[in-house]
Order: sequence, then structure tokens, then C-alpha cells
Amino acid sequence: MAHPAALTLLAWNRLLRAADHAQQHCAAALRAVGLPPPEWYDVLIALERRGATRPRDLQAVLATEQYSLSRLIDRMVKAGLVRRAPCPGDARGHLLQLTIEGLAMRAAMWPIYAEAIETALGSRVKEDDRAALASLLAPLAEPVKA
Amino acid sequence: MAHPAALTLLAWNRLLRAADHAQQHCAAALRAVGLPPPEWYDVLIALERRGATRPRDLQAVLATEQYSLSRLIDRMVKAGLVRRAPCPGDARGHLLQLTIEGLAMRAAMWPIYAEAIETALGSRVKEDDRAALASLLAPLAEPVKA
DNA sequence: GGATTTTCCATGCATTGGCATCGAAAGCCC
DNA sequence: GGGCTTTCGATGCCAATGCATGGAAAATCC
Repeated sequence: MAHPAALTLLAWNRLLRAADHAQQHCAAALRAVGLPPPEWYDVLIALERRGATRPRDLQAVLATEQYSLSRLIDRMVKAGLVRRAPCPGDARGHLLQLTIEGLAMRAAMWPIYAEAIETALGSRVKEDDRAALASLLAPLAEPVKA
Repeated sequence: MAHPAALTLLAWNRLLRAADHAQQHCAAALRAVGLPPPEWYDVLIALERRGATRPRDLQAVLATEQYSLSRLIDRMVKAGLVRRAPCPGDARGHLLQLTIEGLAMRAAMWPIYAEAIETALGSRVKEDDRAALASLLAPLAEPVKA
């Protein structure tokens, strides 16, 4: 276990910084217009694409902690964007589905979210570089102990 | 403003995933051996390198929120790793300095932190790719509105 | 040099997150 | 089918964060 090379540390620091700034900017953009934070969008879009989904599947898709998702869903249910329906064949779980309001919220959030992404990433990295970046990050986007 | 290209979204998602996994792994490694979280290390190493430093300077170096740093310091003072000393020439602020215990803690944390970084990043990206990654991330590691 | 603005740091309050654990239902094994 | 283990999801408890604001010292303005 050699000490990481200086270059590794540089990449490490920049990775964390970059992600932090990106998220920060994005959350601020949504908040500035009174919309919910990015995680909500991720849940909404996932449910829109996948249809009714069980929490544990959503958890896998979003790579989020079980308790974290559980409470996020709570808030979204309370906000009327998501509904819990009984789950046929497994009485432990339930199915999550978008409400009409959830669908509308997803649509309302996208332009803001999209612009924030564009500002934070798209406009700051040349197209070729974005491709390179995406492929370099591919292995790192997998769980560490994979 | 145009919707981000698919490639931008891919890079975006991977960036956030990658950083999240990296931090997660790192925090877990330290926690597993009963050491404080990574932010503590960042403060300790900064103080070790820079010597006595004012909170607002540390804040700039670490790119952290003012209130967040303020409370982090609180905890570290409570843990005996850092000391607040009066700041000559500006009675509003103070100087932060490492205690002996803080120095020892920094040293104790490094091997674990280093190995976590190596596992999470160094060993998963080839050397040339690490260099490329670091330079691609350079612009993104700057504040968004810069 | 007195009033105003700005900088520096802390903190009250509400929300969120982390960890452990729990209860209930499924799956397994014999 | 009766125990044992595993999976699913929620929650109690405490720590940490976010936002706003506070108070005090410095800087600036006139």
C-alpha cells in the first residue's frame, strides 16, 4: 500500500471539489426559484421512466442509503408528489408511483436543473473533453468494492 | 438555453456518483478504525502546513461554508486537537493552531486516509488516465460563477 | 471622530442525515 | 408446517447541516 502519488491526490481533491461545486450550484439554482432539491428530481424522473417501483429497486437505481430514501419518500408523499400503493405478492413492501402533481413537478424542475447542469458542466468543458471525462469517470462511478 | 447533451448528462451523473463513492469509502475506512472523518484530516493537515491560521483563511482554503467550519472547529477544539488563540491585530477573529494531540491525530489518520484514496482512486485508474482526469477536472474544481 | 458599512465568527432553530434496531413478511431447511 | 434466517421498509435517537441572524470589532466615509 504505497502512499498515493501526488497526481492521485490532485485528481482526488479536484474530483471532490468539482462534485461539490456542481451539486451546490444545482441545488442553489432550484432553491432560488422555490423548487425542491435535486434528489427529488432524481426520484421523480426514475419513477416517471420506470413506472411504479419498489423502494428497494429505487434504492439500487439511485445508489442511495435505505433510510435516506425511506425518509425522502416520506417527504415527497407528504408533498403530494408520490403515492404509496400496496405491492402485489409482497406484503412487506409497496409500490411507489407518481401523482399528477409529481409528474408536473418533474416537468417544472427540468428546465432549471438542465440549465444548472449546462452552466456547471456543459459550458465549462469542451465537447471532446466531456467525452473523455465521462469515460475516465466510468470505473469510478462503480461501487468501490465492486 | 439548450438542454444539455446526453454526453453532458452522462458525465454529470458519473461525476456525482464517483465523488460520492469515493467519499463514502474514505469515511468508512476511517470510521472502521475509530478515527474521525475526512474533513478533520483536511483541517489538521491545513493547519500543520500553514501554521496558525484564521478561520476565514481556512475557509477559503477548504472551500467550506462559514458556519460549517465554525462548528467543525468547535468539535475539534472539544476533542483537544485544535486550540483557539487570540489574533494579534484583529480582535474579532482568532488564530487556530494544532495541539500536540492534533499533530498526532493527523499522523495517525494519514495511513488510513492514504490507503482509502489509493483503493478508491489510485488503483482504479491507470497512471496516464489519472493525469488526464486531473487536468479535465481542473476547470470544474473552480467555483461555478468564477 | 462619529456614524455607517463591512468583515468576522458564533449560534438559534428547524431540517436532514447516520447508525442502529425493530417489526413484519418471505424464504429456507429439515 | 415449525423453527431459523433473510429481506423489506420504517423509526428512535443523536449528530450534523442549512439558513438566517446576531453581536462585536474593523474599515470606510463624510
